[in-house]
Amino acid sequence: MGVTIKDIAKEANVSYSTVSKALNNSPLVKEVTKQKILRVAKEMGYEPNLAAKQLVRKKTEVIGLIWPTIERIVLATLVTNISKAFEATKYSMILSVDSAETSLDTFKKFQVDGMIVFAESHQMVPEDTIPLVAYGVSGKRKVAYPIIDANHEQAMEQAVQYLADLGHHHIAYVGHLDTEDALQREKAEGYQKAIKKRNLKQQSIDTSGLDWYDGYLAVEEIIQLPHQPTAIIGGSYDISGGIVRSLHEKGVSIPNDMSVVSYDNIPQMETMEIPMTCIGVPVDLLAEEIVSTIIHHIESEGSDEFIKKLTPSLTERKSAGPAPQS
Amino acid sequence: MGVTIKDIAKEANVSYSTVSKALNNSPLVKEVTKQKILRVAKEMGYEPNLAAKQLVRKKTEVIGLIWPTIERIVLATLVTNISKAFEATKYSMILSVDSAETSLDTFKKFQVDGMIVFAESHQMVPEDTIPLVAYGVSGKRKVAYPIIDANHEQAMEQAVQYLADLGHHHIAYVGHLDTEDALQREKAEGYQKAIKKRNLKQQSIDTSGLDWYDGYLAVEEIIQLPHQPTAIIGGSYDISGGIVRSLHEKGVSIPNDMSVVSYDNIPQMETMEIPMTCIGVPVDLLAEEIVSTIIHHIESEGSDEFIKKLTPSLTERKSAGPAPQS
DNA sequence: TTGTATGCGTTATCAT
DNA sequence: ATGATAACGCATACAA
Repeated sequence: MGVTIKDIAKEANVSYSTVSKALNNSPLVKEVTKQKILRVAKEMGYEPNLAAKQLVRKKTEVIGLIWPTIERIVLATLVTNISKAFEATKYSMILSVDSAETSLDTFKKFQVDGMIVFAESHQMVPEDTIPLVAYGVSGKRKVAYPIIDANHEQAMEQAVQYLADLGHHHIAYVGHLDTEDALQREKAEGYQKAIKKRNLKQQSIDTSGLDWYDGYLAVEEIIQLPHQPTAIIGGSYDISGGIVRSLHEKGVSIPNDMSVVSYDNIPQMETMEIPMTCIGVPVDLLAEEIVSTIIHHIESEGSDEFIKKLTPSLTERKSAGPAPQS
Repeated sequence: MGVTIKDIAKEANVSYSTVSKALNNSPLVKEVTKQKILRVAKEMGYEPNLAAKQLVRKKTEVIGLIWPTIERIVLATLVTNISKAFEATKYSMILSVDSAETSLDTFKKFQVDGMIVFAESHQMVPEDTIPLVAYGVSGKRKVAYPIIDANHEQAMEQAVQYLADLGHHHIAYVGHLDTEDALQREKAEGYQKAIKKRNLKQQSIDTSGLDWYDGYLAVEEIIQLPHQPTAIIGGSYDISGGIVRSLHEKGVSIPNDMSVVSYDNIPQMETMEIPMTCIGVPVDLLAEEIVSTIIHHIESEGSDEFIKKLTPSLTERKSAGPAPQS
């Protein structure tokens, strides 16, 4: 292993500093020689030595991401999308699956240029170290770095709007209500606000969890209601999956008898039991925003600090339709 | 940032090569000076520069792991445990969540010393590159690297043995039977073999999936059986969770009316609805084996190639007990 | 036991 | 437009 720029220089009959310039696409080298060097480099299977580059550049062009401990497919999808988004940049991403503390150690050791952390763990990270952006609900605390989040309130507003436009007057929300989790609370409150604004009947079902089965069980409650809703907003991907399954088992037709709109906007919504109409910031956009924010944060040097709430969008599929005539 | 060994040398009144030796715990430096240097280094907050070290050592002491695309909590737990196991070594681990191909590119770029891949993707990896160990069922193909796997047949033998010793004569297996997935097939076949060996009644329920709900549904089938089993072996963590839930909903007492033993041996078995008696290679042992194997594979230079089937063990908890008198 | 000198592969500065 | 050379931080062979 190990063809270096010196090897290329010998082969191409130039000095190795010229090779370096050519490889870095410097304007200081004549086009013909540049092409020749590039060709030779490719022929010889040259792979740049990261360590050497880092040593002189003082930059690694690597971003560290702390893998969220919460096992949710939506988060996993986000991480995958972030990884993909980095491919279009000069940066690479590495992951750590440890606690925030050990992850930080690892990233320091690798001397990453920046970090991405999720809401659950960003409290843990001392502010003075590596450039950082956080994703998720910020809580109250003042922080010294950019925070990216979805505008949950706006999302719920849009979902309710969409269903109301379809003629639904009784729209239920199924989600985790009574919790410390700020994200869940923001969603529930967004729903309430949108409902009140329109003078509709509020009907929140507390799942006391975020699992598939929590949605499945919630339908039992809904079925027993004296006054049935015609539409349900599911608080998350998993919850909505359980809702749909239970509804089907009970012979309730979607969307004819019941419309369902799910929170979270990930591609997997398409391949659910029924293609799911959903609301949320599309995960690829979210990923791109996070990536461009951390890169800007690193390269601007200035200490950006702001909270950016991304605008959600509603993706229409098959799970929601006009309210049934009653 | 950036206190270097030269800074330490100045502070400690020694040459920087002595510092280097001391930091590397060389026997060529007197104990007192070594201690002094170590103290000064700590005081100054010295952090070794990985890039520089790599440049001269030609080794990164970094292992790359390709994050499995299959979203299962058991795999996620394994990855976490592998990460933890590396902490006791001089190696660090980085993760890639991309396809095998792009992950490989990333790892080449980082010049990792070795890689860990999972059964699903190791077909993809060219054999000539970086030292590699694979985890999971090997399939038929001959490979040129070590493969670590659990002995699934032996696991099922143990589970059946355990239940038979408790007086169970009718033991059902709930798992994904009709599948291309070699792992699932090995488990199902292991069960069959153990049953036949004892002339017991074989009763396999095909879940056609590995999800929680697949286990939940399987109980319906079992309930309708003319001749009820007194024990169930759940094919995976998720499946067993569904089984337990459904059993409880139907008022079946565990383990009084029905014993349940789950495949997979992860700590989460303890905190299920009922503490779960389970069978499988404990995930921490599995992780340690994988880690020590890749390290040995790297450091021995020789091209190890073998398949190592780890011995599973049964962890007794509350979900299985003596067969009811009938 | 300690210090000196060289090189790892690259970028960047300065000559040419 | 190209080439020589000094860093970058560290390990190590060799000298003292």
